Amino acid sequence: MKVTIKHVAELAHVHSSTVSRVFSGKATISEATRQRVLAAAAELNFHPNAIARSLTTHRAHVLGMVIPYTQEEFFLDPFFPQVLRGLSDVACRQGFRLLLSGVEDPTEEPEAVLRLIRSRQVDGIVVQASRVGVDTTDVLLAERHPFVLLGRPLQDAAELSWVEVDAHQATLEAVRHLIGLGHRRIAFIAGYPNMVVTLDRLAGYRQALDEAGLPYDEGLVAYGQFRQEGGAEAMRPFLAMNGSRPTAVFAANDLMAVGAMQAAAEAGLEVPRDCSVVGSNDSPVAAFSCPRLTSSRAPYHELAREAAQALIAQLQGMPPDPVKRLLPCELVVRESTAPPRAGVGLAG
Amino acid sequence: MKVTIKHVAELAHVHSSTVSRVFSGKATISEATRQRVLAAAAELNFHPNAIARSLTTHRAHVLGMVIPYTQEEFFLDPFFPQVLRGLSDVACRQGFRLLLSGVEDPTEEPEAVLRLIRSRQVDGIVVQASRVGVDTTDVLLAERHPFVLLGRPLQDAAELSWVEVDAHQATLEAVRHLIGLGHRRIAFIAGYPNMVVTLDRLAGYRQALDEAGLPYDEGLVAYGQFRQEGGAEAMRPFLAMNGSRPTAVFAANDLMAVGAMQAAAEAGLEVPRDCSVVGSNDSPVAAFSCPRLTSSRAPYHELAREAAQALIAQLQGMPPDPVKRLLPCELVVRESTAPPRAGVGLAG
DNA sequence: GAATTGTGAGCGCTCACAATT
DNA sequence: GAATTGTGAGCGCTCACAATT
Repeated sequence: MKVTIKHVAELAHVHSSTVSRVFSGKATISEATRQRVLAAAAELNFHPNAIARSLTTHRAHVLGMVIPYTQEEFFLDPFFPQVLRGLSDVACRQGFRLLLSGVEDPTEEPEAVLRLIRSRQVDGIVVQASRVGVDTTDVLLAERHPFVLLGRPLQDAAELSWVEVDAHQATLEAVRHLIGLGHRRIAFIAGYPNMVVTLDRLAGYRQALDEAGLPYDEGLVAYGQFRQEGGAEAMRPFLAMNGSRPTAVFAANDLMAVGAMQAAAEAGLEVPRDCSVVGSNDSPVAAFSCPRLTSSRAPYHELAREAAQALIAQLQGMPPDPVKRLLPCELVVRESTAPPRAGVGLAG
Repeated sequence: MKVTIKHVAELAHVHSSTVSRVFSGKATISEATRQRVLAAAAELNFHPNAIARSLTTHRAHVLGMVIPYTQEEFFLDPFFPQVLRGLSDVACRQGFRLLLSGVEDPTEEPEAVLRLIRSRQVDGIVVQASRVGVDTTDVLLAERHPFVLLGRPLQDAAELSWVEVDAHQATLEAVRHLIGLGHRRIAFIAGYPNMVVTLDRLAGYRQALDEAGLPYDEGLVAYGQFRQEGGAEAMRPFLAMNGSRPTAVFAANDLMAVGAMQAAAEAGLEVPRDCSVVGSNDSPVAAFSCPRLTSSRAPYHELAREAAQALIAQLQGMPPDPVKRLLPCELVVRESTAPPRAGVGLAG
């Protein structure tokens, strides 16, 4: 039924290993034989079986990744599409494909990561290291599976390779921008409390406040699960702070920022006149919202490219030392930020 | 080095085929043996090699898809993320994984599709059937590879399975909506001329005009490559039609619609007062744009779910007849459409 | 006879080694 | 001796068949 090297060998009057040599391309073959083999292969419509090849070579030429497909925000944010674009970009150029394994619940992710890599279907794996305390790195290291972390791990170790968007710096700059405009009461809407990126952002937020001699107020920090409605919900208590209402808010993604803007509008406030808003990640939404959203651009595409590059280098036994890359974000100032009005928010 | 069934067999004092039976789960095994094997496997940290399994069973439990990673609009539009979510959703629930093969140029897609399926790394493949004239279906059918088309093929055949968003109906409804508001000069900004979906949309556009007794004017059709700037560029000549300027425009995606709105704004026109705009696909951008964009929602997530379902059914030898599904879109009316002002556009 | 387990060929390649020119 | 080709074991499983209880 299926055409194999044996059939080709027979037709070309050579041994099957010769056919193998022609197609694997790693041996010297006389041009005459080569042509005869190729002709026979073409005649029979032969195509090498990558599975069989994998079994003998122990290389699948496939990179793996686990995605939690139920999280809609995973697909609304530019994060996932851009990451996939970056991975496929680098991987495919180097002859690797991408194997995705979906999990219903993000909590199943570590188990799915191990299942995927242990199945030998992938040579290496890109692991999201976003949640605090959830950690597969120990097992991956112990079993010597090649992997790269997408996200800085909470506890770094010398052997770990990771790439991360510099959320600390991004938040620092965003809040500095607001402080520079004259804001003193600045709220922070984070995504989830249990993510490493949240800790980074909080640190950046506090550093910016410290630099300006502004107090840190726990009451100005809320969590919006990266969702629009979550951003609106987080915003409402801030808006209700009579006399001490923040005059600006920084959100950890654009969806929440837009939600915050909507909540402000519902409360009869105008952005940026009555309240400045900064988003994160610079999704398409930011450029089109009303007003157009100031946002810090996260280079997810580049991030993923670096991850793929690091992983492939690892697979090819190249790098003596692990990769630890922190990519800078860039604040894109648009229309949603302005100096506070005198007497607004703070009891005047 | 790597632990195989043989090692487990040795430790459990059984034959390797018994270990195989325990892990493949398709044979009756006494509970005692089962436990002994599982204990041995656990002790050795054994995990079955999916590649070896694939080689003997001729099934990889993997669905394939080719993505052109250089097309940025492929990743800005909700199409790709939603499709991937739908595929991974259904596939992973049924024990399948997703293998992505990236191509730099969309023209390489057919070749990449064949390479992927012929490599035996995937059991079946989801093929984008968007372009007119580019067709791998003949080869796929001839070589008996299981596949499902994402998009209606230009020439349908009895054996073909495809799923498609009903662009004809979506366009028909959108244009009817505009006509219902009183518009008589309605422009159409399509994506690319050489896509089947463009033909469908054109047909829907013309049907709506016909129904209302309105003439079809080729000068009111333009192409914006699905990009924002393309939408703006396509819009400008319309805006310059003094005396016969269209009072409404329908765009084949939201990015182009937003571009058209920007072009209108630059020309000093207000949407929807001076010009109504309808987008397509209802991306996040639509809900946040200024004014919020009326758009026809394309159920891409559902589309991909259907595709995966059809493909898996095919792989399991279940369906006697091919699947041909046309999914309805739903017009989401927001703020970018309104009745035309008297005397606007048309020479009054 | 039914349930359970062993036997060993086979899936389609690659690669070390030997043989040939 | 260098270039080219053949030989056959091996990659880690599964499955038809035989053997055992």
